[in-house]
Amino acid sequence: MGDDRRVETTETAPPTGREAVERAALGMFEEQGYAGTSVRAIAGAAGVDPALVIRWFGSKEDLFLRVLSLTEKPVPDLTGPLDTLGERLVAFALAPGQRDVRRDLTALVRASDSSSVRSRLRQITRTLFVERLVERLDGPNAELRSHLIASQLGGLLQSWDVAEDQNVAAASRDRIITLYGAALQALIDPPVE
Amino acid sequence: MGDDRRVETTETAPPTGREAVERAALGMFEEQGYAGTSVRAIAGAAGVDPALVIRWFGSKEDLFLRVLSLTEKPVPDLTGPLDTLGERLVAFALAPGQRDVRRDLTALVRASDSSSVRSRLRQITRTLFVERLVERLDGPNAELRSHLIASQLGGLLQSWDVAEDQNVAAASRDRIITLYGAALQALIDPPVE
DNA sequence: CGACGACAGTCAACACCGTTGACTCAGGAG
DNA sequence: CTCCTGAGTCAACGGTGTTGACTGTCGTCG
Repeated sequence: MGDDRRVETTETAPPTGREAVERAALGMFEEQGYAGTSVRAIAGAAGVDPALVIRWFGSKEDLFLRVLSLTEKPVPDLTGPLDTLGERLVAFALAPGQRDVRRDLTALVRASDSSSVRSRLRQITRTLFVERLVERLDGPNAELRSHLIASQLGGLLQSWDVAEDQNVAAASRDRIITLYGAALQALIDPPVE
Repeated sequence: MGDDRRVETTETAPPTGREAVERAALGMFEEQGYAGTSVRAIAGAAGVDPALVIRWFGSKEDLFLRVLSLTEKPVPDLTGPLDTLGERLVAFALAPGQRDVRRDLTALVRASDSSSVRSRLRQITRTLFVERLVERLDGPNAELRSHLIASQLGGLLQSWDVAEDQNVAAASRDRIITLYGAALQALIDPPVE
């Protein structure tokens, strides 16, 4: 309702006020984190008065949550043979093309002092990952196992980012895929007992 | 050198200035995170001028790093049979008695926008965990596998905290120990290939 | 056509933050 | 006694997120 966006607007055209703020905010939040980017800096980059940013989006945290929703980001492919899904998930998580997603998740984790951010984090892992994975898992405790697999992947991303290519270089990515994939696989395969 | 701490000081005696600041800082950082606690609040709780806190410790971040060093915190026991070490590690990480350590690590992760905090995080996992575990692992890639096991545990702690006993209640802790322990075990056991 | 109300945008200010410089003042050395 | 050094105090700086009062512009109605 009332969505009167111009049809002939090119993709790279200077975006309108609100959109400019959202783009600037996303970029700066990804790059410098929540605490490291100020509302005034976002407003400056978007050519807008800082007070307007608050007017439009409610608060800095509301803007943060709106812009880091991770909707319209690619989602891991859970189809295909189950017995190699572990490796495929790790490969997906560490793929160079997923750097944006990794940075978004990192930014969210680092801002998760706030309970609304934690809630958003829960919602993201649940709807984008756990709910989709649980339908493919056989055996008991499928939902708990899905959550634990999400934890494994989260831990890997966390370490990958903290390590800063210091010990885990790109050369060892293949080995990580094999090894960590096997660890995921231990939770993908139905428990033996 | 110069460590003239009184011998007869009882443990609960009102601590001297610097010590009072450190205790207040640790408690508030654990409880409300780095961004959520102000130098002024720490100084107020310790009954000290805010400027003195900066004088004594250099900066808020320096105080944070000094107080969250995780030295003198219990360290996981890596002795005992290797084929059940996975479960024991998970049980240790989720033990009620380790709540302080979990909160310390959480606070560090959430403050890891700063590269010095990331460096401290790297140092902690390396010296308190990886270096000790790598000597017990057989088979190839022992160091990388140790790092990956640390990642798994970090992811579990992260999820455990974000979940806020919403889905993973204390009742399912035993199941988590079994399941996630098996996942750790996949990296503890030497790769088959 | 002119008056009016709603509303987007602007600006200064608030309370708070981490940090610093100038100051006071007690205590030891010459 | 005088001087000096060091610790503790206080006000202030530049920065933060946010808000209230103000402006100007536009559509609507008498």
